Amino acid sequence: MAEKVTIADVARAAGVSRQTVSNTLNTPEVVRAETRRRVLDVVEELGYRVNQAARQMRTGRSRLIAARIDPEQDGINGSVGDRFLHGLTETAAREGYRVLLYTADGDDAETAAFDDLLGAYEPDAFVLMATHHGDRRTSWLAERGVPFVTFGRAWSDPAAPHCWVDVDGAAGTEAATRHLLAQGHRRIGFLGWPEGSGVGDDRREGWRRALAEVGLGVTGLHRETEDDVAPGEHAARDLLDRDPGITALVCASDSLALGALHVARAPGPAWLAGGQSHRPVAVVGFDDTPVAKAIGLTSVRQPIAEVASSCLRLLATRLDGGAGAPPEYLLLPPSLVVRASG
Amino acid sequence: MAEKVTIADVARAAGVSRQTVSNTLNTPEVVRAETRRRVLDVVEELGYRVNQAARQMRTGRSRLIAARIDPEQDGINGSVGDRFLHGLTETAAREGYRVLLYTADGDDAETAAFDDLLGAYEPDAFVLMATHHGDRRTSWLAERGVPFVTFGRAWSDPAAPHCWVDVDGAAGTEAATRHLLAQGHRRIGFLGWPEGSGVGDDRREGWRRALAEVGLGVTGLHRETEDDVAPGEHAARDLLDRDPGITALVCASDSLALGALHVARAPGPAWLAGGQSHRPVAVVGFDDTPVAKAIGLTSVRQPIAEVASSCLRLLATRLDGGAGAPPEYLLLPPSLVVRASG
DNA sequence: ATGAAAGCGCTAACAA
DNA sequence: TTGTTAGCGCTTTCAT
Repeated sequence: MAEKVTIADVARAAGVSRQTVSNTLNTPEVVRAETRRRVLDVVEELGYRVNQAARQMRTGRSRLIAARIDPEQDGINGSVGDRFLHGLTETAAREGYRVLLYTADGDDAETAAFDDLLGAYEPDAFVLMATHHGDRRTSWLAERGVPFVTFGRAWSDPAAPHCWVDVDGAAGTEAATRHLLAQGHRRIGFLGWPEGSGVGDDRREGWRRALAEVGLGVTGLHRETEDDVAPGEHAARDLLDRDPGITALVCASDSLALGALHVARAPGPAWLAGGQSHRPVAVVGFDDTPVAKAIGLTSVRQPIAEVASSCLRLLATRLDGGAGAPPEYLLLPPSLVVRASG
Repeated sequence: MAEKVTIADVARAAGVSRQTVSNTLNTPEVVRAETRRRVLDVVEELGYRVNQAARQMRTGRSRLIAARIDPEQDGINGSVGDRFLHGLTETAAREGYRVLLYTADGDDAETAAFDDLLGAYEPDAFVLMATHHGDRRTSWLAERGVPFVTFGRAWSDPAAPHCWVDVDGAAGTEAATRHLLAQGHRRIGFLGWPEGSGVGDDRREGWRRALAEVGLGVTGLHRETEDDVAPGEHAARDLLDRDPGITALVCASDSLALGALHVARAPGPAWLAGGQSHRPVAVVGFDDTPVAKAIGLTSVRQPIAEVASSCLRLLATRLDGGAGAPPEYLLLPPSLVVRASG
């Protein structure tokens, strides 16, 4: 075990008091330049590092940010959460914070985890993902005055008391739809999730908007289903059977898009040809997951790394000084990654 | 902010000393049953939780386990690391630990991160992934007596002083090869990484062994290249061009396998058909990533969740009491997930 | 079986 | 500008 260097060791070696060492580190401007230099030299020489636990006891700040790591997903959609965590950890380190992980299944389990964590490790803040209508987690934290940001807007509250960062999903599906329109497609369907999910409704809206802009309606052109490959395939088949005129499909996720690809065939190289013959239907997914890249699926890409760094920056600002700052809301634009499928 | 409940509050409400509360929580057997009950009731009622920072100052134990989260990968191979982290976090919580994240690029950056972390947050242990020959991280930790486990065996040291958990990669490729042999394939190639990587050599060895068992040699049947899709495609094309008799390919990763699929075509449904005609070559990958599932690639699956829980259990045992226990080495068997590609 | 005292390493408040 | 004092919440002695 590495021998422990305390502030007292530094003070002794530098010939100053412990307080002066502390000041040098935390309020350098209050220490004479010469003294500061001497102290910093000793700090360097001895490899001193402030002990977080001790500092935390005095200041009440742990410099820990808690984030949930999702239970293993289908691996397609899960990748967004993982990329987000990567980004958070990197930005956090730069801002002098560390990310503490926890797991929870459902809102209530998650608020229980908040309670545990706050009682024991006292993270300075939480970062939440996948906000939804009537999110009990945000109200729990807000009621207790615990700082937090969310990746995902406050769906039920346009003037939320907390910061959020989100990606403009509607803009994404709108861009995808326009891209298809520009290619000459006129009957463009949509595969999404059942109404009521903020994210899903938002993505459907972008598609609808793009069609409306060129005077096209949406009746009979969309299907809603569970977010997985098999349901996606089923829904796509149903939609295409009912309306053989459809030549392109915008999907709310890569999972659904992958399912759709099983019944559709994009122009150019044949991607997923089942045993039977297929229609040349273009497909666009959402999230630009590794699977999309692997199979050549055109997909809407969310700037996850930026979302993560924005979340942390908003948090850090408020944590380090600007406690009373009004909440900020950030809506970042996605981009369309065009591949062979559409 | 939640009002803080301290051990003193509990002591007062239960009519005992703070010490008795502490004993009730840490050494229950030393407290009279009746007293214990009373204290626990109050703990429950007040929602008391021991403050980690304070406890850490006394005991020197943080109940924090540090693990690295990889910078964003190609998304194919990265998924193993993410699944591992999921598993760690879940098991850790069950054992009363939390996972603290850090990032680092390269061995030296990682040992620097160790130093930082140990000085500041004092994690009780580290969990390392992707060990390799001459791993500077393990020697750094070992020299300083910091507890750690690795996912990945100690390639350079059969009698390593630390615990490790690994998956028997050779057994995986051997099973894959046997599976292909059982299907009637006789000329089975291998796509792997340049010699010298423990993991890669191990996987190649399993393939070689399976062929040797049935009296087949390996000359001219393998190619080594960088672990990515394009190099995999290139190597596969080269291999198949040189030896048109090859009917199946075992690959050291799903990335390579995906590349191979671009030039091969599995029996059954056609998966990835380029513009040109293709040979019906079976392909098996390694890691069973989401991409493998999505495209119907047969792949060797590592029991990542078990690896993670084993790592943590070994650590927890040594941390909570059995400090002097001799190191344990665990080699877990992988399994073959058969899909359409082979 | 229970309680009192001490101190882990740090920094806010105050004194010099 | 620098040093002294006190105490954050807990657990390890040691005394009762």
